[in-house]
Amino acid sequence: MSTTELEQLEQRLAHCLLCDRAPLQRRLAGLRRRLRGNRPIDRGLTAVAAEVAASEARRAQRQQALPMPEYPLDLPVVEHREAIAAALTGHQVVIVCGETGSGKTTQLPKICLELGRGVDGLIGHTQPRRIAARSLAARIAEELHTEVGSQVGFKVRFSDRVGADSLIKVMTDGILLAETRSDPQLLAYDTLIIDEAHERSLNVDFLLGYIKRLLAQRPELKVIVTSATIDPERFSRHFDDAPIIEVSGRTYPVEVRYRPLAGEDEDARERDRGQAILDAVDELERAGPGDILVFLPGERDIRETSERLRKHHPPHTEILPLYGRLSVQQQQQVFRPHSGRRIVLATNVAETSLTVPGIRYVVDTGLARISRYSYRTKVQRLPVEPVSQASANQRAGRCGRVAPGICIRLYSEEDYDQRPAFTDPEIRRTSLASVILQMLQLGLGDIEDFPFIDPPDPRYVRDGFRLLHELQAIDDDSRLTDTGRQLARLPLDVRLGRMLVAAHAEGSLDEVLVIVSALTVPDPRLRPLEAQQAADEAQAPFRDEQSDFVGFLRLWRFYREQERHLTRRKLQRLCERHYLSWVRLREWKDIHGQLLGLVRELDLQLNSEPADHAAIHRALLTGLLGNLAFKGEGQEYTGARGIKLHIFPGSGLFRKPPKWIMAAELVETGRQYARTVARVEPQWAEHLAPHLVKRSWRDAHWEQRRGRAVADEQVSLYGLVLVPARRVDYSQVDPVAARELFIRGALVRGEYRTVPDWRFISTTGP
DNA sequence: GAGCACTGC
Repeated sequence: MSTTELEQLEQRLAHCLLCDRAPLQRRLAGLRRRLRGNRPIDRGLTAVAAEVAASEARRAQRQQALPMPEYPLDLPVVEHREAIAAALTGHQVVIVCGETGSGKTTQLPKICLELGRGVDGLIGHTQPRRIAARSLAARIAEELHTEVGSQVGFKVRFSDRVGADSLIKVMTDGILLAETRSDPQLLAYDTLIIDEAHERSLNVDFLLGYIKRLLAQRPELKVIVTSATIDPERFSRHFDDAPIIEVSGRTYPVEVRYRPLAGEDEDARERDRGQAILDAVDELERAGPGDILVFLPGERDIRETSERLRKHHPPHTEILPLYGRLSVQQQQQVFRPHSGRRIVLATNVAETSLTVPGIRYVVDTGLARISRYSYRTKVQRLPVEPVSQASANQRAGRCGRVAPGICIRLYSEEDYDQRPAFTDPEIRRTSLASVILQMLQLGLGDIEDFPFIDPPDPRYVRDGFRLLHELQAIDDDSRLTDTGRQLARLPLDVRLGRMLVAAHAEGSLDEVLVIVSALTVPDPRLRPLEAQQAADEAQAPFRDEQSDFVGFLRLWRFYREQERHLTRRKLQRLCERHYLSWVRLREWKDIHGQLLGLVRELDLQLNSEPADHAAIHRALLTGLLGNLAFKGEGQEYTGARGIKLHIFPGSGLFRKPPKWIMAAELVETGRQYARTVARVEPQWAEHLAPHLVKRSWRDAHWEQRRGRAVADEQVSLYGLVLVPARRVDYSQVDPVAARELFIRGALVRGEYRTVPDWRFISTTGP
């Protein structure tokens, strides 16, 4: 009789929420075993039956609450509604591609609802950026006539507004990736929409590989991958020829004009570029009214161009710079209404994260600074490179959103044709240590076998393992250590995570937590072009001549102290006076709060007594062993593997450079710079890196006076000599050779006076 | 003597 009841309950699992099915199934299997062993199961059966009923009820409630979405008729995606619905019914994965303005982002989750998705589990919808996730949730909620937090929720770092009744959950792709740790089969979801996959961030690439493996285990899971119109076939192939549905964008034609620079060589073209921008702007002004967006590679180019344009143009033309390091208020200027013509000079921010409204014309230099990690020198480089065709097209598309546009490219059509079709995905240009660590933690097997869309370069993989070994996150056999498992739980760069673990041991976690948080946010100290000196003076109290890290501590104490007794308005004004970004300071505090919670979970202890310079910096150095450097003649430092470095001019140590430094970051821009640095003692590195230092000995001889064999020991780390020559007991190093010295030196020549330490002449060694 | 852009339990 109980057998039938068990069977009935098992059948009812199909009406439960996805996330409840597996655990309930396991409990039913346990009951079945008890039954076979003739043990009573009545109480267990009653409890499981209640939970099955509760889960069924929750699912039924979701089913009932399913809204009937309405669609705005003027969006292109709506015309394809039925095609998308049919593809999704027939296939596990569907690729939807279309430009911004097609409405795919807002309408896809509604189409999923209409198909009855979102009942068994959530419809998870990922975005690359936090702001996008928040505002998308707000828009979908509005279109479904509901509030954020009820049927539509979102989750980003620091805010989780997903409710028990939520059917749609918008989140950053990083959040979904993080959830694989606690929910490896992603059973909270019955549908996943991976949006903006063409951006090919590390998160998206990792997720698409993970999902590919998940599909077989989750046959009822549906996945939509969305992309701009570039290369949807690539995603389709990755998912075994998933159908592609193209949704046209609501955009206007853009006329592309090629105006290549005249110069013969790079220098001449460089000189010509400034003039070419002015010429292009003139040409566009003749074309008619409307705002102009100019894409430039960096801040300095924006400044130079801005000056030239100001001299060149009548006063009714407004010139606005736009780049990532500007304060939020300065960035908001582009959304301020205006009369007359506006020329926006922008970096790549305007290509992806920020949409400048009302642009009719684009001038594209065809250049961008691209971040590339050098696995050879371990330095992050920011070279100016020609952008890909996809990127150039994205830039051109920025002027066809309100009316037909014109895009002037300051390079030739042949140049364009020869460029790579796509920007290298992040996985091909970044340090892979974090990804490898996550893969080891999740037990995903060999990285070579993981179904990445683009497999990472084996040299980068080796370098990632090497860094994890440097940090003692893996042992000599590449197996995860306890430290590695702790690092995998910290939402931090592995080097920074390692500092926290070390700070626990050094008794400096209180201070290091503040420093590590500071290193994860953009520098809150602003330095506007027009007020560089004023900013430097206002921030002088936060400088420390020994350590930029201590500089962060000073700023932190100042801010936290002021925060206690100032109103928000006054605090913001104080920030302005000191050229500090209030937004970034708050982000720093938020991160600090989050990490504080995590270190407690990891049982890392905060020190109650203030830590000294050594305790703080030894902890930091544990994460930065590869970023140690030694000063030679002049201002030049030699770092690991012989690389040449200079202290970044913004550092507090710039004027009085010490012999030994460590750097939080090595970046190659104009030069190879060590950024955020501190004075260190080389002996610290010797003690912190027993697994890395190399020792060599010379001049081994019998020392008559002390009655023992000695030698000069040299200790080095990555080719940097930490200890040039230290007299050591040679029997500890090479007992056999030491014994020879003893025999030749002491016995044969009769120099043996004191009682020998018999270990010297033992043949088995120490 | 000075920096492209994002993001996480």
